[in-house]
Amino acid sequence: MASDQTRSAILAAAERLYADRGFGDVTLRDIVAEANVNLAAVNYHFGSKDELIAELFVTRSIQTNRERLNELKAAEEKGGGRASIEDIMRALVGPTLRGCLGPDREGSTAARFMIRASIESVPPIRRIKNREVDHLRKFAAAMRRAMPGRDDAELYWGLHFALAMAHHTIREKERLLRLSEGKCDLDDVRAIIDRVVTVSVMALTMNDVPSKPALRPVVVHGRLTRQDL
Amino acid sequence: MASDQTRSAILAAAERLYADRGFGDVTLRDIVAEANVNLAAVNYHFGSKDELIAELFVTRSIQTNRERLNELKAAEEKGGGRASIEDIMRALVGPTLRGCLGPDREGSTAARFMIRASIESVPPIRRIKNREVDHLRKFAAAMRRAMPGRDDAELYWGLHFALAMAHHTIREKERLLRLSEGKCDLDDVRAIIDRVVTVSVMALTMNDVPSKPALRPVVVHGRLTRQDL
DNA sequence: GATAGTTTCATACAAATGTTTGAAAAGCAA
DNA sequence: TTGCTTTTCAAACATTTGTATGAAACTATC
Repeated sequence: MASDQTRSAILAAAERLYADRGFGDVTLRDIVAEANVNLAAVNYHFGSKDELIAELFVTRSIQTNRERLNELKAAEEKGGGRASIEDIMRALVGPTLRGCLGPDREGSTAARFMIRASIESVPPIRRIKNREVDHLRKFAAAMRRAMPGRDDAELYWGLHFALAMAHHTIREKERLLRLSEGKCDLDDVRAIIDRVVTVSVMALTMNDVPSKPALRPVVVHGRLTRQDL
Repeated sequence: MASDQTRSAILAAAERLYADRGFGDVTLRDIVAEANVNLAAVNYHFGSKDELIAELFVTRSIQTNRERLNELKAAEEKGGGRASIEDIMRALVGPTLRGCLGPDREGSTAARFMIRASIESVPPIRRIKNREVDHLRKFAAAMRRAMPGRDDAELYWGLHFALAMAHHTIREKERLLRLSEGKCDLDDVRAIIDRVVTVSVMALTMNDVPSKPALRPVVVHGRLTRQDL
């Protein structure tokens, strides 16, 4: 069928344009011009502009989520059913960072598209992102198995901070590059993942804190003290 | 002059509407209706819609930045010219978190506006945010004084991660609340600041890493080992 | 090769939106 | 008041945008 051809052309053109110029700047007319198809084709094949954007985003999200879960499963098998907290963190932030960072950024339209999606936050994407919670729960469950007895809130904060560092690095990589005047190497993805994982595990294994009183900093006079888990 | 009155009414109405409904959903006609002024008044007083948004954002940014620098200066005076790394981190993330989180969120239109600005990232605001680097350099300088001899890149990564945790907590507080089923207390701002500062300082004082090889995780088998600075 | 279903196309539609205009109103100094 | 500037106002402008339409072209099945 030639119809699939048109569909694919639209998807590819849209992803490329959105990746390059952002959601706000790209109109349906831009997309159909890039794809060499008729204006009406978008509504015919996707129903609406928002549904086109949604399809682009879910496709890429599913890919990332699958990678994450594969890594998680591999880590669990390696550990005989129970993955280490470090491997779990690595499975959580690795795929995203590997997909969106690195020197070969120019080749990957998908990566640049996901970065845009992370920065601009347009309605159809926001709606989908809300479902991401279910996906994250699987990681929370794995973390609970890896750190039994640990307070649940601590687990969630650790998960949250890990995502914070990963996503913020993707979102603000230009700024960090400029701020550090190139001293932070944003191309060494392996090192960045190690760094994020290390800090995340540290945050998670910090000090065991009694449930009620607020977590108190364990740092005194710029010096670090801690008790093991 | 009644002109200032109109100006202020527009600013107040715009901030309220943007805070409540986001930038994408609010038109100039919505704003002038809320402010009870004429449609043309916006262009007369601000030149354009984008300049109105920009003015809103710079006003609030200046406030936050001033608070940050005040805290930083206080910390430096307290330490006799050299602030501790912990106090620096606190000055960096404290004002933002205090401004945007907490149970009295309903009262503060400004806070909700800044959260929106952090989530939606509209062009006029993006342009301004680029200038934020100069502001952050002051904190980098303070950090360098607090941790002399430390590798610059490590400093920037620490600064970057601190902002990551703070901003991501603001951006995704709804998701974290839902993910943790309320177990993470997003109202206890004091505790959140402590938590972010603690992890930030940990990340900064981690292990001293030789400059060339990539930072290697110091966590082995889910167990934490570290060497002091 | 006729027919039914699918896809493409040019064009039109309709609504929204930021901006401009030119006159009226208000403020203010002489 | 008079004359000037500043501000307000209703209305119109000019685009841009996503979407809908109906006919034409194409495809496949019988």
